[in-house]
Formats: sequence, C-alpha cells, structure tokens
Amino acid sequence: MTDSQVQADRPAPRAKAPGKRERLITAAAQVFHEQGVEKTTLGDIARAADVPVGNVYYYFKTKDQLVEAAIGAHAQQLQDLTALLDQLPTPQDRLKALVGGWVGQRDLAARFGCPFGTLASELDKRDDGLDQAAATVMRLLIDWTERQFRAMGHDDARDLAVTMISAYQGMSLLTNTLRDPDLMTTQGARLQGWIDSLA
Amino acid sequence: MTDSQVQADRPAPRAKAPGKRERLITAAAQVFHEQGVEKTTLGDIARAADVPVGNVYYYFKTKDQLVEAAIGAHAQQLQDLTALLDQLPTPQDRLKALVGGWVGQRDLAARFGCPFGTLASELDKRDDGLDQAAATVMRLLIDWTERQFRAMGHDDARDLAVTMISAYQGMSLLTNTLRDPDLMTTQGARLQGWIDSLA
DNA sequence: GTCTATAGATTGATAGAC
DNA sequence: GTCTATCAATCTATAGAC
Repeated sequence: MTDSQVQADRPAPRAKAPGKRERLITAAAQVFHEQGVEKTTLGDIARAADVPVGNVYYYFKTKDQLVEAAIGAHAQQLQDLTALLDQLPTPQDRLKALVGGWVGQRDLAARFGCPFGTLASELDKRDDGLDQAAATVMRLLIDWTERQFRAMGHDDARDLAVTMISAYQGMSLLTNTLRDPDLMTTQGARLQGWIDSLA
Repeated sequence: MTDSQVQADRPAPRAKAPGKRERLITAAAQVFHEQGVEKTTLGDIARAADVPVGNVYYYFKTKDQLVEAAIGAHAQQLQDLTALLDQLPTPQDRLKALVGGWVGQRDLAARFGCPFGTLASELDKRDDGLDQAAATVMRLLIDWTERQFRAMGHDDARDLAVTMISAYQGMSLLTNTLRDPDLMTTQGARLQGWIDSLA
C-alpha cells in the first residue's frame, strides 16, 4: 500500500496506479449497497472513489465488470470473516459470533439492508449472468454454516444452515423495510437461542 | 368488466376507459416483480398492458404514481387473502395455510423472488417516500400474523410474527438466488412444523 | 379520451489530447 | 497512464393532433 509496483496479480494495471483499481472496487461495493446497482451511475462510483469519470474505463471496460468486481470483494470479505471465526473453539461459538456480527451492523442494515442480500436480489432481475456469481458467494456462506452444524452432529446440517441464513436475510429485509434496528437485536437474540437449543 | 361507466371510485377515469387503468396497474405490478422497478420503463408497462406509451400519462402523471398504485394492488391482494384465511377454524390452520400458499408459489419465487419483498427491498434504495408505503403493507401482514399468535395465547406474539415473516422473506430470497424451488418446499415444511410446535 | 411525435435530460461508453 | 470532451442510445415526460 506504501510503495508502487505492488500486486502483480490483477489483470488491468500494468505498472502504476496506487490502488486506484481497489479504490474503485470498494467504492462500487459501497455505492451499490446504498443506492442499488441499477440506480448507481458510473459517475457516482467515480466520485466516491475520487477518480475522473472517463478514467473508470481504463480499469473496467463495462459497468458489469464493476458489478462482478464488487461481488468478488464480498466473496473475499466472507473468506476473511469465516477464517477469523474458525479460530473460535466450538461450532456453536462460531455460529453465535456470526449472528453477533450481524446484530452489530444493525444500523447499516436498517438503512440499506444486508450488503450482499440486496445485491443478490437485484442481480436476479438482470439478464446478464452475474446472478450466478452472486449465487456462488451465497453458497459459500451456506456451506460454511452447514459445516458448523455438521460438526455439532446434525444429519440435517444443510437444512439447518439454509434456515439460519434465511433467517438472517429475512430479518435484514424487515429491519430495512421497517427502518427498525431493534428488530435485528430481538431476532438476533432469538436466533442465538435457537443455536444454543441445537447444541 | 362488461359494460361501461363502472367503478366510480378511482380518481382519474371520468367516464369511459374499459378498465385500462386497472390493466396498467396489474401490468405494472407484474413487470416490476419480473424486472424490478428501476429497470422497468414505461414502455415495458404500456406494452404489457397493451396501451400506447403516451397514453399512460393520462392515467398516471409520473412513474412514481404507477409504483404507488402497484403497492396499493399488493395491499388489496393481501386484504383479500387474509379475509379468506380468516374463515378457517383455528389460528394455526390459518398460519399453516398462509405458508402453504407461499410454497405453492415456489416456482414464481425461484424466478423472481417474493413479489412484495423484492419490491420493498428496491424501494428502500430510492429517495421518494414510497418505501414508507411499502412498510405500511408489510406491517399489515405482520399485524395479521401477530393476531393469530395472540389468539394462540402467546404473549410474545409480535416477535413470533416477525420471526415468521422474516423466515418467509429469507427463504424467498434464497430460493430466488439459488434458483431452487425445492428449497421453498423444505423450508416451508419446517416452518409449518414450527407453527405446530407452538400450538 | 386516445395516441403520435418529440422535447429534455441522463447515461454508458468511446476517441483522442496530454 | 490519466483525463476531457463528446457520441449514441435510452428514458421520462409533454405538446398537441385527432
């Protein structure tokens, strides 16, 4: 992040650009969450990333590629989170910590909903194939949750995982629609109690 | 629907129009569900309702008014449904029938998600005040559900109602994202079992 | 009341100077 | 590599003929 010529992995930037591409991706993910993909213009993203409008196309040839990059950012964030949670001793600790994290973001959820759920929901109404990329990330979350329930000795771990992620997506949507962060707190506590009852 | 000069209630149509306004509202609600509000043009709605584009503005001065009318249609549909369910003998019968209806629409949910949940989610990312209209309709559904749990003797009827509607919204979103109608069946059965356990 | 034509404003994307 | 200027397409909304 300090010197130049870092990150030789990503496709576009040949030599320089001090993280401009990363700035654009972060800005895109944030603005997509706040305004929705369809309502967001490239100008909005450029402004949020402090990059001139026309320069965006040097890094991303289309708007769809920016959406794809935002999905990738969500995937990375999810990987980081689960890696952190995996350090906790028991599966139920990990699951309850996950729920606790969601509750901690209740104010953001009340304003804009779940950052990934609202994105997945919107992408499903588009003709491009990006909805499948979103589905892959959602599956990653369900898979991790399933492993926890499996470790707790449940044969129906998959169904339990789907139930839990469904509960999260649903309470995020209601929290957002009703603009009530407390709803997230109450339902989160209920969810944690449910996890305890399965331990 | 056969003769003219029907329906003297709605604001716009002075004398004629054989349900053109109603056709536009129905078409709007459907296309909004399939494509999302932001991606839908007035041309799309006009085509679906078999009405010339420019004529739309005789009935609705802005696109927002069409969105508002679509919300109203959802509210009406909800009123009709709950009125029907209220004829069932016990509260748990009514709640389980509601869930059964959701499961029956699993193919539609897999394609486009919950007709009202996706709309509410999208409206929350707009600056107009239509998100509050959506919140009102969502509250109507929660209120009705709460009354059922209350009739079953539960003091925490409100929380239970929020849990149940959350579960529905969440499983609709996952069914849609993963394109898997069976998910709705499995989770619906789980939800019905949960209702039984509370009876 | 119904419809065509078009205005007026945005937006995604490109060309080309620096 | 960076940025300005602009094209071409699209969309909401209006004016006005019928």
